[in-house]
Amino acid sequence: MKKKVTLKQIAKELDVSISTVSKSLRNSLEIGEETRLKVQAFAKFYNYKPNNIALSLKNRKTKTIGIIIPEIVHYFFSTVINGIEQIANEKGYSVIICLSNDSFDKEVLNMEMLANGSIDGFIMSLSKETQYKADFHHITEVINQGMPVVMFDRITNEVLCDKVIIDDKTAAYEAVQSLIDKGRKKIALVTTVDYVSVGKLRTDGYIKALLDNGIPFNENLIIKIEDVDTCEITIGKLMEDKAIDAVFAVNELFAVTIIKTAHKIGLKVPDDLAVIAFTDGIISKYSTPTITTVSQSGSKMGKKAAKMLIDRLESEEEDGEENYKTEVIETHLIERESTN
Amino acid sequence: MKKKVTLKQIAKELDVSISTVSKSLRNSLEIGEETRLKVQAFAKFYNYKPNNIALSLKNRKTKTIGIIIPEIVHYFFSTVINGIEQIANEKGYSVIICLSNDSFDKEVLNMEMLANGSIDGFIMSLSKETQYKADFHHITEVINQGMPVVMFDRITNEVLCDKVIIDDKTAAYEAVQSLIDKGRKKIALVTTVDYVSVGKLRTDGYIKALLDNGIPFNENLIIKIEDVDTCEITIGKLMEDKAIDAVFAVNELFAVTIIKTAHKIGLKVPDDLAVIAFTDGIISKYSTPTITTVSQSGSKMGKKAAKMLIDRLESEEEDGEENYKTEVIETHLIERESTN
DNA sequence: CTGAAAGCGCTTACAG
DNA sequence: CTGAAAGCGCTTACAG
Repeated sequence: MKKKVTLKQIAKELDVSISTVSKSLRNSLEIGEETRLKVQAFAKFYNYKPNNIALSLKNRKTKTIGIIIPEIVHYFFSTVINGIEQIANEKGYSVIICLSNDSFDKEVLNMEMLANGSIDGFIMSLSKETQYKADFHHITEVINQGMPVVMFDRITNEVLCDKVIIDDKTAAYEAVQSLIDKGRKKIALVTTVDYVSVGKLRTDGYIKALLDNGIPFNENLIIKIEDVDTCEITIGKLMEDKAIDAVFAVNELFAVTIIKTAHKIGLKVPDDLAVIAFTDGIISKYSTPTITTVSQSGSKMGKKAAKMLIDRLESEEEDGEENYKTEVIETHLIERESTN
Repeated sequence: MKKKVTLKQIAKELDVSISTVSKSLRNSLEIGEETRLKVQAFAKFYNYKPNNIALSLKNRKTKTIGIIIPEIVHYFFSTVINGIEQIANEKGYSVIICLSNDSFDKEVLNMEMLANGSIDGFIMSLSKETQYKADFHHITEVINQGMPVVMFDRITNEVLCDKVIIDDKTAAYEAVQSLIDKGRKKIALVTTVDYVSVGKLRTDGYIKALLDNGIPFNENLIIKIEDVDTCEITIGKLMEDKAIDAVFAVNELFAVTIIKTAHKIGLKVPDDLAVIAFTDGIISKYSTPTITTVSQSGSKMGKKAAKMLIDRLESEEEDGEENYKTEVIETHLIERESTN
């Protein structure tokens, strides 16, 4: 068991000063060639690597990015992390991930923990509870301390910072429009409860598409659910009543559940019922029939977010704070078997 | 923008020494009550929080766990992280995650980076390439430096350390046995290429189950694939020839592809073809028909791994190194529609 | 060309 | 009861 070697040990061993060792290893030409090479050889032999913690303390930056997301067992968030990680790695940053599990308290705790020197900046997506409470003091506080934050997907307009989102409203609009183009008129929207910002925007897009096409908007066709199980009952009823010929589901779990329910009732997808889901994930791709989705590239969002954060970290010029940007990631419809 | 406050600043402001501030905040009874309360009030007002990096340097431990996994966009690994994170949080640790993307070089790089003081110990699952090369020097090196490592799922016996695995062989055996119990005799095994340790063990279990039941083992029914697309062709042929009446697939992606291929050919699942998949994930749950799986609780593995690592980190007694444990997580069959 | 000193932010054994 | 000093592992401006 040979412990990691430090500058001090090398210095002692070689009978020079710590400064000399440090400078030699950083190839400072202040140091004579002979000493320099000797130190370098020795360091290499002992596989010296500088201690990151010491460097962080000295440089007052850690070269690590903190990510806070609601949930990791979620295809979308995994792809975002993938994107972040890719850019981060290219630029020599590591990432440290904390999960809020959609809890406000855990989100606050995690942020406070990481903000105490562990990271240089945050990339985050709000927990449901945070959106519900609309309490963002923990985020503004961090920003006020001079630590940059980039929010993605589940954001809030009440905090000024860089953001990367998709245009949920337009995306929903286009999805619904595509259903209308295919002759569907009785389109249900299956969505989540309102306080999650994206749910709201998608609903707006849905309504607008209907109205723009002269289709009266029917309150009863909007189904707000919190958990998937209740969805089956409500939707099943609508289907049996032949009240709908298409469904726009706000996520793929809802979509697949709806398709299964339809089958049980004896309806054919897409013939009797067309289905589109928001958020392209692994379920849509492997469901039977495969599900048409609005693709929302998590990886692209992650990359964009990472770039924005790192740019800000590395632009020395203490930017006037007020040049925050909101980047919009384009979406597109991936047509599969569940629509025709 | 009020920057984070440090002990030094508080000391200056209150006109006492840094030591006094530090001790007051740690409630040392060495300090007079009056001073102590004054300092605490002041610190609270300015929302003082000690700098983690400085603490890490001082204490020579970071209270963070490094996780290295091949891929995050993978239900199984996500659930493992979830499990790790849960235990880590309970015990006051954070986690820092790096992805190897199944690349040996990236795995090495990530480990070296984290090993330089950023973390106290590793939890990892080997990349495919690492298993293929069978080069584990980066891992033994870290261990030799006194940094504990816990490996899970994709492990190697060539490295001595704590491990948490599932009993792949037995699990596979049981799955195949259950097919046999249902009267299936021509059971194909769809697996990955051999060098991934788990693939090998599952194959062993498969063969053993057959032999134990007096079913001759037919080399041609073992299909080794590296990517899903080729799987369709090979399997399709076997199905058309009526050469098989059941499939044991080593992961759920293979399973769902097989089911789709069967449908195309006009075979019914499970009537004409029973399907079992290893690794219970989201696809199996939502596929049509739903897929019977061997559940392998990622969350349990993660929790176990985290516990083992933290136990080791916190047992001062520099354990004799040689008491490494391998924990086996139990699996069980989740019966769904794809078998009957 | 080499090294002593100061410092990043903290803790703690030791004096006073 | 309070503070100066040493130290965690490193870097760098400054002397010599």
